[in-house]
Amino acid sequence: MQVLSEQELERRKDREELMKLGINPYPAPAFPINVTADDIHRNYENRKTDYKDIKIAGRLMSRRIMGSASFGEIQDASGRLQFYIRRDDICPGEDKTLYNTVFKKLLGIGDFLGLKGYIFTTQTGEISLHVTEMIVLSKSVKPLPIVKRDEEGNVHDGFTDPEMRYRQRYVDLTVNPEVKNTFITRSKIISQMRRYFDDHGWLEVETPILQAVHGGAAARPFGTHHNTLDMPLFLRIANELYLKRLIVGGFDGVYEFGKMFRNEGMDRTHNPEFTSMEIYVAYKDYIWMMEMVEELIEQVTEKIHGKTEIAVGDKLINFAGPYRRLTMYDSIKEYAGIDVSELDEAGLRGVCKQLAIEVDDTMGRGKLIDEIFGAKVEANLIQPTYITDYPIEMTPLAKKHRTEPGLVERFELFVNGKEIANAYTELNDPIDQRERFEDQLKLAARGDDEAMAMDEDFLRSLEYGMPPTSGLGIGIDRLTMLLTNKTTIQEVLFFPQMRPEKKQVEMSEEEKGIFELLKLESPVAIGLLKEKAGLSGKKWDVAMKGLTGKGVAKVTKEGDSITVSLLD
RNA sequence: GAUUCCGUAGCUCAGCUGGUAGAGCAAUACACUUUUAAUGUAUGGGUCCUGGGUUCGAGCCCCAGCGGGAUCACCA
Repeated sequence: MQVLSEQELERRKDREELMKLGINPYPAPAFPINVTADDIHRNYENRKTDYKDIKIAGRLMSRRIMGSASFGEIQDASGRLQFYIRRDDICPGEDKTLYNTVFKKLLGIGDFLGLKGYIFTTQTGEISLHVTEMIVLSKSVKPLPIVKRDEEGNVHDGFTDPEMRYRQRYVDLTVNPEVKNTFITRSKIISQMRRYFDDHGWLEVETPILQAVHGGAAARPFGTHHNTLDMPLFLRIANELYLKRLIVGGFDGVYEFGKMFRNEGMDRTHNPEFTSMEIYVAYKDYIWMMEMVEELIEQVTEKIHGKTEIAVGDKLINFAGPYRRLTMYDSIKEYAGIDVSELDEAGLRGVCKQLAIEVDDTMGRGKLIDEIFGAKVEANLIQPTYITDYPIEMTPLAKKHRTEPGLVERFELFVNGKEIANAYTELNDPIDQRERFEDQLKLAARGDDEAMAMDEDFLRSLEYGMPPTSGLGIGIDRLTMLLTNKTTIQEVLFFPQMRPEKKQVEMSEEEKGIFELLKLESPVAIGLLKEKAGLSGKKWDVAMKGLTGKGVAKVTKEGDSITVSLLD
């Protein structure tokens, strides 16, 4: 069914030709390398004698052929290296096939090669590999987009279409080296965080992704079904309630990096699956947690960038702690000029109307305050800022504030106008927790589809007793966006969710009929096939032209016999 | 979900007022032993996203659909 371009056919032919010459384009033996491109560029000048006998492997990314000598570039995981290859070096005898035929004609950009030789500096000063031996490691049969860079670093013919970059991330990573760096940074962020937590003696754990009750957050879940148990299961929208069970069980500190799944909208800051890091530490409160987060983020930023002040878009953001702390009410007072602390639900509705904020009847007091905050405050929080002390109605898992009635001990960390972390002094009174869940059920009854579900087993665990605990969640994708200066979540996910690529090749009824017949027998004599198909002459003709045109079937004429065969 | 822009060769993109589809790179062939966005000459390569419509004639105009981008809304 695959319709191949001229260039793809050409490369398949080259693959065959290599085999005919006795060269396996996909050899089994390992090709042990002893150096990387980056190593050579960094160290050759100082330790020239170490680079007399090197082996390097990677993709052929450019070629400049000039008669019996050529230049090219090979790209390994660390970068690119120019090589110089001369006919009489790799073909010392009479037979010049390896250079004239294999290198010049049968290889192409994108092929993997193993090269042996020594490093030298060209007349123009470029550190290069003088090739003495060349081995084909893997033939590429699909042409790679060629991205060129000139001396000023300008990119020509860039591979920039976001759709193709995300759908074919492997190509993106191959031809756009800076993309690789984003993901290396992402990995470093996670490993630095992990190191920080491990150094404090906290335990990395794994909790269920398939959950019978999707608790711990307010979001629509993905549902699935377990056959043996014959029961519905949900992909987790949060892991909070399981991590707390582990604190109940006696661990002092537990953390988990993991995927969460929310069946909601997709845009530049939301993907259906995303990565969060949640940590719970016993005998701590949210004040302690704020200090911990400051230290954590400051250290991670320092390790990644070597400094704490970094550019995000057109802004400079300083991740060195301590961060500004502002209560939810004070922030609304500051940015909207309104004191909402004493207002009841009706009063808040009045404020929303005055500020032209859309609300609906399902919204309770907490939700209304959150709407005002979202509309008036959030975007102003550029430098790292803690917003603290949220209304109790919007936070059913956090402990009541130690001094302020109606509030809970919660903070969220905002940077560049976006929330990147959320933390509580955790609610550990089982009676209070049950009442909060019941309030959520009432909100659900009002039509709030984000209200949290009751989790009886979690309540039972609290009844046994949970020590005072502080918990934190950090959105790893959003933190990575900040630290890599990317504006969309797709840029920090290897494989962001996309719509299905394209519909199957559509066939008419007649074409389908012939296709089914061909699946039973192929190749088949054309007369027999036509008879079996039972179509009128015109319909037969149109259907056959359609099938051959789509590359589904092929008509072959040998002497007097004409046969039809199915193509892959 | 709304608005708006886009979909043309393997890649990046032109395409006039509606009149037989173009360039650069890549590919193929030839030349060339230190080039580097190598160069020179020649050649091949197209479902102009899909389906309708208007028209003597549609890549271009109209309608519908598919896919994507941006902005906004929603999503703690």
